[in-house]
Amino acid sequence: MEERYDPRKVEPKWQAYWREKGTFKTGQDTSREKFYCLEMFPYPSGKIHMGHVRNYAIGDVIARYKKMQGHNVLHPMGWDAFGLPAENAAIKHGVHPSKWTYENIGYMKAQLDKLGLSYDWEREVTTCSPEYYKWNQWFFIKMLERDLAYRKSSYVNWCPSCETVLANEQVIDSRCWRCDSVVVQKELFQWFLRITRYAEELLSACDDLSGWPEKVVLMQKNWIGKSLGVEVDFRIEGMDRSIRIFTTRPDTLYGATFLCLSPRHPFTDELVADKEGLRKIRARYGEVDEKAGLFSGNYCVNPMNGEKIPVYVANFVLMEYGTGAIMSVPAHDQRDFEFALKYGLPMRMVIQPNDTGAGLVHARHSPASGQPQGQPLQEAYEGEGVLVDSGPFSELESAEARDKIAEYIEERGLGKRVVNFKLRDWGISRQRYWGTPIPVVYCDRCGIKAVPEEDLPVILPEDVTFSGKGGSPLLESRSFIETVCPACGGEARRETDTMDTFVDSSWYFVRYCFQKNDPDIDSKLKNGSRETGYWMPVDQYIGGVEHAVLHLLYSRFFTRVLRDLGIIGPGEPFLNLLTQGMVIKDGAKMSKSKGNVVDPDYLIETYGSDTSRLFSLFAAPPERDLDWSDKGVEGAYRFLGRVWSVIHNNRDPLRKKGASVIRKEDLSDISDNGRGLLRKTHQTIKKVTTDMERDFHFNTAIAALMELVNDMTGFQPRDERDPGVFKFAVESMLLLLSPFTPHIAEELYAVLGNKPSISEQKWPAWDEDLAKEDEVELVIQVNGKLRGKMMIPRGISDEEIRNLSLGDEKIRTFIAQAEIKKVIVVKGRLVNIVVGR
RNA sequence: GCCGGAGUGGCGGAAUUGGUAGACGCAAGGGACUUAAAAUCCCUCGGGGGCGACCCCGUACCGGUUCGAUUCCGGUCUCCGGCACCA
Repeated sequence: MEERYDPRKVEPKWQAYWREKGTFKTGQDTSREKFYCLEMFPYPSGKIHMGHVRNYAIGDVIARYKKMQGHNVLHPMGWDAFGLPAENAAIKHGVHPSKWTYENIGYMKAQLDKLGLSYDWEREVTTCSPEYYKWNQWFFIKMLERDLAYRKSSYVNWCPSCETVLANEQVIDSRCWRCDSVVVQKELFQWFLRITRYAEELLSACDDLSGWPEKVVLMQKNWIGKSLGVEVDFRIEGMDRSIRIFTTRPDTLYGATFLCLSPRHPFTDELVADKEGLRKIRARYGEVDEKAGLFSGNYCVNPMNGEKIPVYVANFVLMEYGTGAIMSVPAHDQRDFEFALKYGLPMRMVIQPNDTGAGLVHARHSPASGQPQGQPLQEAYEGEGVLVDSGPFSELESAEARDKIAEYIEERGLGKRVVNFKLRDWGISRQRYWGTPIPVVYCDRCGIKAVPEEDLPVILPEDVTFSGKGGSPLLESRSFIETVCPACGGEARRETDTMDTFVDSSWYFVRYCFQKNDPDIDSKLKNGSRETGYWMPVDQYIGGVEHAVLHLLYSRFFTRVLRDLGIIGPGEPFLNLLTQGMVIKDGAKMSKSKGNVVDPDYLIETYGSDTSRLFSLFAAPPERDLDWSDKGVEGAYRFLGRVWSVIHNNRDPLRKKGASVIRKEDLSDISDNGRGLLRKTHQTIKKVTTDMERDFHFNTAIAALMELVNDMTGFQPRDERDPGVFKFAVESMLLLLSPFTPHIAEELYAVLGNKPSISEQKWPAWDEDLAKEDEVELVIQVNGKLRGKMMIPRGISDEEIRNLSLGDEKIRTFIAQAEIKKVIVVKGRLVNIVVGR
């Protein structure tokens, strides 16, 4: 007789309803406060995985919750559709990347729909479509005009067998991830975006990212890596030129005993006679295991003390940071120390620790000879202290000396103060096919020319062959390469490199502000528009922490460029960021290679998407890793089954027309029974609402709903008002549950005789008085230990609490024959009687 | 090495401002219903002691502050994440 919960019947029905009614279509509506809720879009790899389910369930709860709270919610979805896997599939299975990608999109879109996600698909973005990537090209040209895009020669990871550049992530133990060949460093011309122009702003604006996890902000700060220092010129002996070094420790200048050049420093060819030695040291550039050096045969003069010091070429000195040359102070820098030890170079102590570390005091070195007196150093002293053997700066505190010496250097024209960042310009050239063509042409007469705006997009040709030999198929496509120069009209060649796919994802959230087929997109996107003005920035962004620097930093950069182009207002794209944890099973991240994946299709088939969503939201708070448990999924399913039956078992009384709202004035004639459930209901509304507001603590919100349902199952109507209370409890519960498990909520809401849709209802409100307990449990402690409990009426005075607890029989046995020193009362909750013996 | 974060039952996790440690769920054990099983429902469930009312111990470890510490402070250990020759 009783109808059983069957998600396979319920879920498709409501998915169709939402689709047909356009429940989640979004428009501009200035009467409501906007809320832009965004989850990181997926790469269409073929199928969604549990990480997606979790990510999108979290986003969907937020979007639905905000909608019920009266916000005008933008909740879009799209596809990060360019990238290497499509090209690999083409090589392996002979299917065109485009076909492969669009088929995957079709399948995954159906999967997302089966999860009941509240997306407005009319704003869908697919980055591999010309309508989308033409904007990558347009932005690129604008950046070229502003000198934010430029071409330079640089070293890249190169796989000689695949004939392609590899990202750092694709180099595993110095080998190609695909063919296992040893990766070499190759110098290539590459296109770069000048993100470093925004380094200072990207860093200082970090302090305004109060809606981001601190951890992510910190990672961004470290990645940008600002440091203040001084550049100093060291004249090369016997030559009319200088080597410019960078240091953050000008206070140690007197301790410099040699100088090191990067193997890639432009002076090395000229300074080093030993070409074979130079070749060897260059091959060891960037090697982490061991420091290696080569004496250049030349000397420099320390501008501070006129001392002659040898110049080395050292493999650990990076050309990409500072000036590519350093002064070496082995006594105060551990790397220099190790190098000096290996090559027998002198060390000189010029900073004395303030708190006289005993061993260090003896490690004085004579400035004249550079020879040690006393014990040899065990390690470099990198801390602060007092300067010694530093000419006129001796006896200064190191912090002060940094300033004074920097000033001295600037006054004498020996160098200048500079700011350095670790952040490098973003190399976007990829020698690959499946990406946005970089819109430039090469003309023998006119040089490098941007493709004119009106000729965009430069379409990625589809008629290419995938040999699998490596190298971009575009190199073989004459119809693509051969073009005319926009300046002189003569023969010219197209750039065959494509853009890093991170370009695609750096601004996709701006595109969502418009309808997919907006006819005026051209003028709107170029000139700024009502749409971007209304929707930007994203109010809540949700995704994996693995993008803490790359994607999130690139997006912050791009948004600022777009701001400076007048396209959007604010420079910060994401107001609030939620980084969800990984999905773990059997102690490891779910992955095919580990064989511990759970297939969302199977899960939805077996338990339904409501159960899948519920479990992934209940098992852990969103930002933490989620331990997958098949048994736990069954528990979630059982809970929904209980929700189903508590309503179906009381179907007739629940459908009866009648007031389900109990006002404070009605409380006098309500039974204890009804009062209890009413109170619990208001408490649950409060708890769920505050948990949502408190960093989206869905797990405890769901736990509260479970408690309410437990109370409802045991509820027996005894008097006239009880059915109304029960109905109120049921309705509130469904409303609160609907963002988590929307299908069953819709279905049961309709069973109660309501018109759909529950997702268009208002979020319930609680009444603080109705939520309050009449009686509270008083905890009685003696000397901080729990010794008794008693029920007391709400609102009782501290004095009464004191008397009640002192009078309690059990408590008296604990305080007998003891002196009461103090009684501490925590308002209405706890009393602690402090006694001496 | 540097910078973060975390350590709570058999397990996932609660405890909102320093105030009852273990909500909710899973697993386990017992019971009801059933010819039986599944499903469902009910009870027990940190450790130790006691016939019992109850008592002692317990939030990684050591110490401190406090009437009272999972929470604050100092130190130690372990695990996880990020960066890593950045001069």
